[in-house]
Amino acid sequence: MFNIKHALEELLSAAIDEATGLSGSNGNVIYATRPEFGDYQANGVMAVAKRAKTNPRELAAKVLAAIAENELIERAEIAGPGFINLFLVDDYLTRWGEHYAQNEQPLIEPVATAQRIVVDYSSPNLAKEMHVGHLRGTIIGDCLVRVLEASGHEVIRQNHVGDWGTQFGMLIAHMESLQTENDKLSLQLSDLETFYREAKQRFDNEPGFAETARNYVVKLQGGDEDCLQAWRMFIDTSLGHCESVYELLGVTLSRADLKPESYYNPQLAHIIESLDDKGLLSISEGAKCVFMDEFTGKEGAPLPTIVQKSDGGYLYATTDLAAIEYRASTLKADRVLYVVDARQSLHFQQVFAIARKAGMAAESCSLEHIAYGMMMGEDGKPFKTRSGDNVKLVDLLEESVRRAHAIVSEKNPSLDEETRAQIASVVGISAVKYSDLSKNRTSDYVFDWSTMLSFEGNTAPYMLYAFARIKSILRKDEAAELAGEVNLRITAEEERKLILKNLQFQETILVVAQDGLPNYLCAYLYELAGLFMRFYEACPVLKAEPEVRASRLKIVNLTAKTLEKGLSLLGLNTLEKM
RNA sequence: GGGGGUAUAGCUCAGCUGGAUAGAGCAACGGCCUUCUAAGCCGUGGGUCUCAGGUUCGAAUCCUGAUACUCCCGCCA
Repeated sequence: MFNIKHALEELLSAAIDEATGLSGSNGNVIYATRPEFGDYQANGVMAVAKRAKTNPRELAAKVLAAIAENELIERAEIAGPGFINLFLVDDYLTRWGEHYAQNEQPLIEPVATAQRIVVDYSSPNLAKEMHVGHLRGTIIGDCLVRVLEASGHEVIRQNHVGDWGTQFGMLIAHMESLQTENDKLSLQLSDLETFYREAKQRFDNEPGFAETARNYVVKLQGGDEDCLQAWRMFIDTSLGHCESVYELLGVTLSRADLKPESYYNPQLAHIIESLDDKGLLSISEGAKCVFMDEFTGKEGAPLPTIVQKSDGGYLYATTDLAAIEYRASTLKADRVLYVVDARQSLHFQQVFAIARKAGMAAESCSLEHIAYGMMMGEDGKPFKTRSGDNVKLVDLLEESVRRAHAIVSEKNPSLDEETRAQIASVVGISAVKYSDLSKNRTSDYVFDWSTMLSFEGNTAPYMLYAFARIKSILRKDEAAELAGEVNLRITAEEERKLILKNLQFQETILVVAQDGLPNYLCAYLYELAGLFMRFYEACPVLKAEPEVRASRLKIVNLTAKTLEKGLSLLGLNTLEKM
């Protein structure tokens, strides 16, 4: 696999081994922190010199001697206490740039050993509509799924929707009482948020209603056909809401990826038995629990994971255990990624630990919680609107498209309405997705309309704009046939930087696939687009003399490929014009 | 009470696992459209990386402690 960073790291690590007689040294190659320090820099010498008790600069000199013969380093300099600054050979860059600029050459090569990876993401609760808090999990998961697939892995999507549990009794009871007027019911269900609020209000305030609701839960779980029918209708309507959001967002989830909580219901009794068989189960205060030494609660007391309530009901942890067993044993996954918010990290630690102890997931199956932070309000407290509600995801997306439409109409009034609407749709949706994806998922973030709906600076529209400029050049190129005969060459620093950045695409993808951090990909694409913008200002393409023009067209073409691929991995569409 | 997370420019955030002078965007100010799309480019100003110690050639990053905010901790999901 083409990976400059790894190639340099291997080269430098081997050179350090050779210079010191040690083995397994780490060259510690990173991107150069400043342009005058080269393209990459190796920082490993200082640490090794310390271990070997030699002078770092002297060791660096020996390392340089050891890498004298190679095809990718033009020159290397020792700097400061023992840094090695690495300057790449121009010809190496142009040769590989040329290689990847070919239309039929894929930018990402498959990994050596493909894995089967289950990704659990989005997983909304069907009792309510999706709100802005669901954006992260849905979009991060969808990005990871795309990146993993592009890297050659076999990905199995799992949308573990919440369709089971006490709140559905309440919702069915509310439905039943409205059932007499069918038209009214479908109208009511068109706004699930209100429907839920009404049901909840009745549940809290009408004793008779709460009673009915609880009865429905029992009947539902007992398989009562009338109840099931009402439940199915509700779930179907609610799924319709989700799907329209997925459609708007361009998320790859389909009904085939659904594996709802209710799917695991028949397995739950068996999960309890199985825990019992392994001797992991104990009864505490009437509830069936698993206690593990590594988890302690208040005042060092053992912390239980409750798997069956004293009334016999099963819990979230029970369902998740069944899901782990299914994913690890039935699906035979090498990795299972849970893209779920960070509040549940203790829950997952417990459930993963139990699954291991009970043999529900083999050691070879990696269980990973891809946690993401909470959405906060502008005051730094957990986010709610003034009325205490959640902002519906559909509303955010529609608002974004509206604003994008106003801007397109202002900036480009000559375009026809259909084109403007199409541009607004792509710009509006991608802006929202990017503003979320570009933040490090592990920290909390502040929900704010203006940054969420911004179209300038480090935003998706910036990259879409760079892409549209590229396409504009390529459209006007009337001598494309010349491009094949002329070699890629570097005539300006802007060209060199842009080519090198293009060649770093695959290293970036690798990191994203490993760590599940889409913001690395965002940062990369922003830098790529920025370098293109500078190239665009400094290096005329179409007006350049024929050979330079042909060479620059290749660079433009390569950048178009990388941008389009990168944006598609983020789950963003591109535009020919904007 | 215990445990997790966070704290970086006026605001929103990066900082690729310990590297050299801590970076972007927004906001502010100043320049650049008869030249491939100005949703752009160039420039200026803006920092005690919460605080106090420690580890070492070198710390925003690792360790200890403190403060603030936040999340989780037995029958919700």
